[in-house]
Amino acid sequence: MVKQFFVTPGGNIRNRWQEAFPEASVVTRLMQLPEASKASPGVLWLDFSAIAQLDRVSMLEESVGLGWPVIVLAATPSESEAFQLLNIGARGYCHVNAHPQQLCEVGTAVEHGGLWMPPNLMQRLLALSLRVVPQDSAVGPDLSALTSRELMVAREVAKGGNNREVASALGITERTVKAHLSTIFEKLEVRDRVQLALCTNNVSTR
Amino acid sequence: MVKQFFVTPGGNIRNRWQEAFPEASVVTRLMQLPEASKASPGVLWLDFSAIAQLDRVSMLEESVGLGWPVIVLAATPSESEAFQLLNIGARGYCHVNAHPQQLCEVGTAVEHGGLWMPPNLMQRLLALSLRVVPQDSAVGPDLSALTSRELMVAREVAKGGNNREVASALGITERTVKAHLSTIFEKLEVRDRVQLALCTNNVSTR
DNA sequence: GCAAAACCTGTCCAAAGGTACGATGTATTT
DNA sequence: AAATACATCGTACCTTTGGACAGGTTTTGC
Repeated sequence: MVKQFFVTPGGNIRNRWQEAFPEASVVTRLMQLPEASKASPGVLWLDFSAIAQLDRVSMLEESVGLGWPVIVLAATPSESEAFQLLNIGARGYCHVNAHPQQLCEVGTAVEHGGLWMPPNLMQRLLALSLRVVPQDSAVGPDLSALTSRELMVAREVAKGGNNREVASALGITERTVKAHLSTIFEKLEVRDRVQLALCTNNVSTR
Repeated sequence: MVKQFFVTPGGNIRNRWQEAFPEASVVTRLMQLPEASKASPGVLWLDFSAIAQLDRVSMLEESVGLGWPVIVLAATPSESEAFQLLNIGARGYCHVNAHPQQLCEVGTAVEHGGLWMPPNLMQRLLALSLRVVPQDSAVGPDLSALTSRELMVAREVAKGGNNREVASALGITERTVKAHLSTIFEKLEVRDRVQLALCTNNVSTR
């Protein structure tokens, strides 16, 4: 059976942990992990809310070095911290006060080789991956077909501006913005400003 | 108990699947999924090796729409395909001929809310996250605030669809689409569909 | 120089988008 | 039983958008 180890310097056992994993062990230092169990599979939970800011990264690195999957319990989860820690080797990241039910989910997912983090962070991580990896091979729009002024209009629209704002930004009237847009739509073969915003964005971030 | 559904147009059941999940169901189309079981939890496995290239993305999108976690079985796994599909909503990605033991791991990790992909891809994904997010903040939109239906509408809009198309795609009226959109705008604090499309797609351009 | 393209603007109009009242029904929670 | 969240749809009203038609000026290239 897979054993759960909670590492928390203060030694404070949270009720939620015991509720989620009645069989779990709690230690205050990594050293205290029983040598005997190092051979069998296990999962390490690091209580970051009880670990000094400065020690966190090194402790995580040390934990990962043991060979077990590591889950970080954060007091105030943040995107940047999550990505940093997962990159170091953590395989789970959730709130230290998560419900026992959720802790079980996280533990199960991670001990089977999965990666677990809050849904919004998961969403974000995957969105980021797309920006770095070349998009689908479908040819992007040929922005070179646009004139310099049309390009400016397209850029403003790609930032989410409406006609009035684009006009103001470029010092022209709304009517002229419309004229440019009509040309742009035709050249790029898109239907409206939404599709323009989408296709120009995919290209610029490639 | 969580039920496993394998979707493979050819109807060819792989031995490995049955070995991993003796209780699994195999269907050739999404439509064939028993209505009765749609209420209980389940996991969808998409056999991409048996799905035409052109249908893959749309079928994945449709599968994700059902609300169950989706795992893609790829004939020739690639990094770019993995990231693209996971971004669309898949929660697992592995080789169609993976060992039954591994299939179990993947299934378990995913059904408990985890993300599973081959270790080398996992490593790469996490490495990328750091490269892209050197500076924190720039917090993306909190998509978790949206209901499932609102998410579907947002996704359609993010693909460039107008109200009529979104309504058709979701089988509701334009009026309802507008209702959902009004809520979405308020929740995500955006003004119109253009900004919605932008903020859900590329989270941190600009 | 002259034609072509690019740039700018006007009015009018139909379609699409978005909001403000509203309403109903279902499921879940308290 | 009441309250709450969610999803759905209706009418009315206003705004935004995009195109049609009709012009102007400036810049560019042969």
